Amino acid sequence: MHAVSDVYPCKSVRIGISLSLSLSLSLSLSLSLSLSLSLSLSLSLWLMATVSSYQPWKSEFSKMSDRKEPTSISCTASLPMLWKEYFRDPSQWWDNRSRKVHPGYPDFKHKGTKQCLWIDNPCTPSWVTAELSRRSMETPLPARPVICDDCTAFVVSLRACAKSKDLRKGSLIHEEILRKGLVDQCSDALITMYAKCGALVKAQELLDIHSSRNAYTWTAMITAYAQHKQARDALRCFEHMQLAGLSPDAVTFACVLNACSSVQDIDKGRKIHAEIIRQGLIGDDVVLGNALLDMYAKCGALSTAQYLLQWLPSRDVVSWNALISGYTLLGQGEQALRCFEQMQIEGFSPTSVTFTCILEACGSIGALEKGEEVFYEIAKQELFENNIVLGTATVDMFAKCGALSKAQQVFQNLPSRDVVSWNALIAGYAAQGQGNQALECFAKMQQEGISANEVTYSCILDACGSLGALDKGTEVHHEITRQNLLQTNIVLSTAVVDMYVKCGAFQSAEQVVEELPLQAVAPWNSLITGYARQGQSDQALKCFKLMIHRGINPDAVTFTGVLNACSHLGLTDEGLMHFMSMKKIYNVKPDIGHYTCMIDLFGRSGQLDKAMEVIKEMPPGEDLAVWSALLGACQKWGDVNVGKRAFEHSVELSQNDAAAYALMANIYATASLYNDAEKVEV
DNA sequence: ATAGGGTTAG
Repeated sequence: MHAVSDVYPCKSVRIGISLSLSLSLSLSLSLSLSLSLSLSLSLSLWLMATVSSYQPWKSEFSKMSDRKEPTSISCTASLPMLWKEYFRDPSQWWDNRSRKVHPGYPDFKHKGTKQCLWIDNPCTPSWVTAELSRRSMETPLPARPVICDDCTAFVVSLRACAKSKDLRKGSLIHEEILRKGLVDQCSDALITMYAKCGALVKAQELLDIHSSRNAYTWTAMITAYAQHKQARDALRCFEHMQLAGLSPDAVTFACVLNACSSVQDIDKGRKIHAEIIRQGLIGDDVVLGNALLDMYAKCGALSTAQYLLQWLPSRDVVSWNALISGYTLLGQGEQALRCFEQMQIEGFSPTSVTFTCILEACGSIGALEKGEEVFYEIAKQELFENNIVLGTATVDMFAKCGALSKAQQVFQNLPSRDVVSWNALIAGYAAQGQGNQALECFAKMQQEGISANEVTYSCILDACGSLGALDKGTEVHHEITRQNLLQTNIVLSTAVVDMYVKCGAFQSAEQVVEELPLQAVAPWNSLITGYARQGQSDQALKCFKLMIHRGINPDAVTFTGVLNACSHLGLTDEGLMHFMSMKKIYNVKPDIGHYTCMIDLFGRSGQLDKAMEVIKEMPPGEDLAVWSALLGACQKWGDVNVGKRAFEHSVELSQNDAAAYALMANIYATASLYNDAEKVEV
């Protein structure tokens, strides 16, 4: 209710004012707050009608001031207020006089509310005229005499190209503009067109040459960078904009916040937040508030996001969606579901976006029942029509919950499918170990003429690996190479290596790793742990040395493989050396798995006292498994002394560890210490 | 032609 009856009509009213200049701010605000829904709506509709027929450059002002109702009221009521606001703090207003190419173009525009002022407005009261004259502003600067029709036509066409993302046509217009020598007048429209069509280099080039003085143009550039996953460039562009002396407004800030979330730069985001508060922009802009909330949510600061949701002056369903998506992104599906309930209690109806997020949340925590419930609701509201994203999210939810027949069923009933929908299904089959089903889907997808992408290949390689389908896997690898996909995609590269490893084709795996254009640890890990798993420990260590030689930094996974290999080969000293270097040289924090490896390593050679030294360094907490492993080793070697201490630690950490009691009793018994054994068993 | 540039999702 809140969103529909309050926020949006209010927004329409505001737009109406800035365009028509004909209603008073105070009047319209109080109207939108106090009137009923239908009245606000009809008011804004009326305003829109007025706006569309209103053409200030045809000197409509005189006609309007002659009218009786309701414009005559607002004309006298609103202007003085706006001028008062302008005189109070001119820095809150854009001064557009130097860019004025037409009398209809406003002389001043408020940075936050977008309200406009014309110096030569006939309704302007005399005290304002006096004040203007005192400030030597009694006449507007002469409009730039370039009211050239060519220019106008070009700008209009460029805008159309921008809207339809027609880069080809836009470039042709650019050529035409160059021929006529009108680039200077059209540069802003050109930059915006290139930016919107994704021709970022071209847009930036023109921006550099023409050093635009237009904040809208800069914002278009920033947005284009952010939308093309070049958030760093977006932020850099924002810096340049400020260095050029242009002030960002609410829209600019919203775009920049978007860029901050892409690069997870919460500090930058906080600074922007402070600036937004300083400029008082939050109050009347839901979108800006939502962008802010989304930034905190995407950067993982969910408590701040939650707090914002509570205190934002205006919020809508998008605010809730941003919060829910944040929880989902962080894997906190339960929290996401809780928000979903809460938003409905507060009277917001979920949208397709809400449902999409919630489905993902259900999939991530395996909440099949809730997911199914949401699915029926979506079907009931007929939201699956023309919404591939929502359909795919449903398939994905069922697949992630392991309900593959259900996933298949939904998939078949989708009104349309794309590569992502297919991927959801294929990934589901691959993850459940149903490799043949995955391959079957892959074939069907190609029959339907839909080309695979990196994600598809990655899933299919996974399926090939689990099936040991070397031929199919090799075929896919060659296709990937043909498409040059290994140049940029580490995940895919690792999938290729992993496929060869799982098929036991280690030579091919090694060859791929050696020839990869990207330096990354993951493909090497796949190879090393693969060798270690296969018992080919010497090969694992050989690869590790090669990798270090290539200057690639090992991570926690690498060392798990390496320590396992050392353990199997009985290389106690080398294992200890790697264990030390992982902390000291490579700054990798050992986890439980590494400690267990070390126990295993020393345990095999009977050096249980050394094993204990290693464990003692462990940070206290989750170390029960490690003490149990040590106790097991003690049983094997009949080491009563170390065993006793391992037993004490095990018991201390877990009061009822039956296995530990049994092991200890066994150790005593083996050492013929039957009295002690009996005591333990009691 | 007198605005233009913005938030949430597989």
